[in-house]
Order: sequence, then C-alpha cells, then structure tokens
Amino acid sequence: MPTLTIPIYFFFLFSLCISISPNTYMDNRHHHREFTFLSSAHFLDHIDPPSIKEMDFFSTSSPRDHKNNTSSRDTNDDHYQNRDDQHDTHDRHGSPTRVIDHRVNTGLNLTCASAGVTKAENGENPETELSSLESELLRLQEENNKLRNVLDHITKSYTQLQAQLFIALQNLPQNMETKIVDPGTSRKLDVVNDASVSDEKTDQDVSVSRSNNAEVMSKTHDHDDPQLTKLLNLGKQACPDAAEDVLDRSSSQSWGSSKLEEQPKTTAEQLPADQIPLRKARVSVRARSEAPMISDGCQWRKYGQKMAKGNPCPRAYYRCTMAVGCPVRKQVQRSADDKTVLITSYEGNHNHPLPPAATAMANTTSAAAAMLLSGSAASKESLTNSAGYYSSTIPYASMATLSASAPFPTITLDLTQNPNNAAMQLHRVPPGHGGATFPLPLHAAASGGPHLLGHPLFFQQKLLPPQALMPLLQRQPSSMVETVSAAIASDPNFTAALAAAISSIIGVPRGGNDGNNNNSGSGAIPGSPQLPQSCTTFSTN
DNA sequence: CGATTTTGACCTGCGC
DNA sequence: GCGCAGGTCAAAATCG
Repeated sequence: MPTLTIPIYFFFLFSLCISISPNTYMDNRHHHREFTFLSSAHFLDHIDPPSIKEMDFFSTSSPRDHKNNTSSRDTNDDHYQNRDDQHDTHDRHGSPTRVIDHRVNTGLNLTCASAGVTKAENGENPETELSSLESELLRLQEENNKLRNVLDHITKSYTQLQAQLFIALQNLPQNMETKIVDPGTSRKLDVVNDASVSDEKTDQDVSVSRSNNAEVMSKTHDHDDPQLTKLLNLGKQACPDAAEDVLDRSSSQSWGSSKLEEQPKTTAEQLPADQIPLRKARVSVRARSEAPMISDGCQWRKYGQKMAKGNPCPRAYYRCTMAVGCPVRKQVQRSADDKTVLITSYEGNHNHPLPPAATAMANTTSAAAAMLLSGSAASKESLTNSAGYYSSTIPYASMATLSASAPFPTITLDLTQNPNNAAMQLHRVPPGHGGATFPLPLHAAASGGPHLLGHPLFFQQKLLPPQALMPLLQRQPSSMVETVSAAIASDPNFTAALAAAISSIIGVPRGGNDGNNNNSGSGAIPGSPQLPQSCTTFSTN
C-alpha cells in the first residue's frame, strides 16, 4: 500500500470502529479519548462533550469539499461519512485531535493547500480555480477508489474466513469428543491437539488459523452479523459450546487439567520451543476500590482463598455461577504495594448470555485474551521479545501491562492511574517483572468501575516487534498517526492485532446471543453492518 | 433450606 | 525426591 495512504487506511479503519457503537458503553467522550491517545486533559472532568452525530463534514466546508463529499457517496459506502464525522467532532474538540487533522492535511490536501495559497496570492480567476478544483476532485476520487478497493479486498477476505470458520466448526465435534472429559465444566485438553484440525498445515499456520477463528468467534458473539451468527449456530448445533470453546480452549483450558483423561502426550513439552503455543491468557484489572470485589455484572462464587507469597492480603478465587459449567474464573487480591488497589484477574470466556452490566467487562477480557493469544500464536517470540524490549523504552505510561514473566500471557489494565499523568510519564517495570507497558486508554472511572475499556491501542502491544517501534521510541510521541503508520509499514502482523482490537470494539455493543438490547449502537448507523467484515479480514492477511 | 463462604487438604508444576 | 507456591476441591459453617 502506498505510504501516503497508510494513515488514511488507519483512520478509515478507526472510523469504521467508531461508527459501530457510538451509543453504548463507549460513549462519545471515550471515542474522543481514544483518538487523542491519552493526550486529553479532560478525561474525567469534561462534561457534555459534543456527540458524534451523523452529519456532513463537508457541508459547512468549501464547495470543493462538498464536491468531494458528493463523489465519495456515489456508492453506498458510508464509511466516508463516518470518517467525516470523526474529523468534525474532533476538530471541534480542539488540539488533541490534531492526529486526525494531520492525516487529512498530509493525505489529501497537501498539494491543494499550496495551490490554494498560490491562487490566493496570484488572484487567479474563478475558471482557473474551478479547473484546479476539478483536478483535485479527480484525485480525491482516485483516493476513494483506493479505499474502495481496500474494502473489496477486506470483504473478500472476510468471506474466505467465513468459510474457514465453517470448516473449523465442522471439525470441532470430532476433536472435542476425544478431548473433553468433563463437558459439564467445559474443561479442555491441550490446545496443541487441535492442530489436527488441519494436518496439512504447518504448526504455525494452524496456530494462526486457530487464532483467527478465535477472533471470529469472539466477534461473532459481539455483533449482529447474521451470517456469522448463523455459522456459529451451525457450529453450536453440531457441538454445543464448541463455538465458545474455541476461545476457551486457548484462554482457560488449563483449568482443571488434573481431571483430563489420558491423552497421547503431544503437548507443549514435546514441541520445539518456537512452536509451543501460549495456551491461556489472563486479563488483570487494577482498580481502586474499598469494596472486597469490583462489580462486573457477573455472579461469582468463591471457591477458595490462599495467601499468596509476597502479599499479606489473601487471594480469593471465584468462579462464574451464572451458568452451569461456565469456565470463567477470577482472582481477587489487593495490591501489596497499595491496599486500596484491587487486582482482579479474569480467565476464560463465558459460555452463557451475559447481562448488560457484564458484557463490557466480558468483552474486554475476551478481546484482550484473544489479542494476546492470537498474537502469541502468530508470533510468540515477537510477543515476548517485544515485552522485554518495551519494558524499558516505551514512551508511554502503564495503562496496559503485558507480562512476559508469567507462565501465560497476562495483560494488566491499570485503572488506577490518571491517564493524563500516565501519558506523560515514563513507566518502567521493576527489574525481573518482565512486563511491558503500553498506552491503553481506559474509561473505568468515568463509569464508576472498570466497565469501559478502550481498545484502539491493543494492537500496539500485541505483535509489533521491537524494531517496529524502534524509531518511534527514540522520539517524543508527537504523532500517533506517524506511530501507527510506521508500525503498519514495519510489521505485517499488525493487521492481526488490529483485527483483535477492532473486534473488541465491535464487541462492546453486544447484541448477539446474549439477547441484550445494544443493537442500537451498530444497527442505527447506516452503512455500518458491513464493518465487521472489514475488520475480520485483517486477521487473515 | 438452598446458596454461599470458609478453610484445610489435596493436586500439580517447578526449581533445587 | 523434596519443598514450595499456586490453584482447586469439598466438607463444614454461615447466611438470608
């Protein structure tokens, strides 16, 4: 893809994401923050932010812009409008949104701007100006065609992925039968065995495919795409819980390993180090709370308590009791350093509908887990290496921490820090901790709890190898567009990570099998239903 | 009386 | 093999 279009591409994707769910958990204020990438100075305090509305960005602009707008609508591709909306909204917000403006200026109006100055200075007649505008219009149309091609490519890839998903779901029953000993508790065997789903593939291919499927599964839970829902239902009919278990097998299958029946030891121990998949992920949430447990909307039953080493506060173990056999468990423990900080760790994915209050957290943890696992499956080495590298150099604060020292990947979402301060400080993980910190906008405090978690920067922590950010780490984070552009250019795996991030966003207006009424976020916006297709595709390329 | 919590025992993995 | 730590089980206790 041409260098110039990379920021456009990125912004295009983000516009899609924004257009999906502006009215649900992530309100406009949050969208705003996501685009400011932690640079906003009014995270919690500013009130009544301008709402993101369907409006014509170009309507108040010059006739030139209006022409562009009209040309961009000659198809039913409303993403452009969403993009326009975002630009407009953020423009009215002020400086933090210069990211967007920067993109527009460099991507579309760079040459025109200079031409405009020339025209103004030289006092050209309207006819000359008109021809200039027409040529510009042609350029913009060309740009639109590029984006349209991208969309077509995405749609095509999405269709292919759907087919892969269907095949994978058909293969699941046989695999599950031989592996699940205790279906009631959804306990699974080593995910390595699932590589048999596609014997002709290499291990790496299988891992990537599996992670992609997991992402699709996660996304299918989270939006209303009828096709994907149908596919998932087909899979459920063939094997109940199989669909949910795709993620579970990656993220929570270690639970209850003692009760698994004997299997041929084709486990991680026998695989080369570079082929050992990271088999589960944990999403840890740090939040200040005096209560013994944060309210996340789910029902939990305490099943154990232990004193953990190095912490005078006991660690409590809970399992989800909203459905029989739900594999989700969580640990709650107060921080040893700051006892006002409650650390809640989630593992697994719910196998049942969730109440609205629980969907945000569940989606976030699923997405984070999927992100970690898909990233680890695709490039475990890059993940761990990146973690170690970032721990000492990432020029952002700890909003999300990726731990490489744990036996499984753990992402810590730190809701205790003021993102404004955090964004400006250089966070360093204590020696030996092995964690990596990344900018991740979170919105818990604004909603009274860790319910709303930002997504846009998930991708940044997942797959980008150190070299991808090397040039970026050596300067101030002046432009996130530059950061992202460089990341895209330097790491093809970015797309997979981006897919996880986007799918996590899609998951927010959950309206799928949990029967929640959050469809308004995605359904009310014209042109949005196609967005998931676009998002999915990135994990396949 | 059912659901939940408590708590000691047990299991597993890992390092020495 | 042993000890340690993390995690889970399950009977008893407690709660509503």
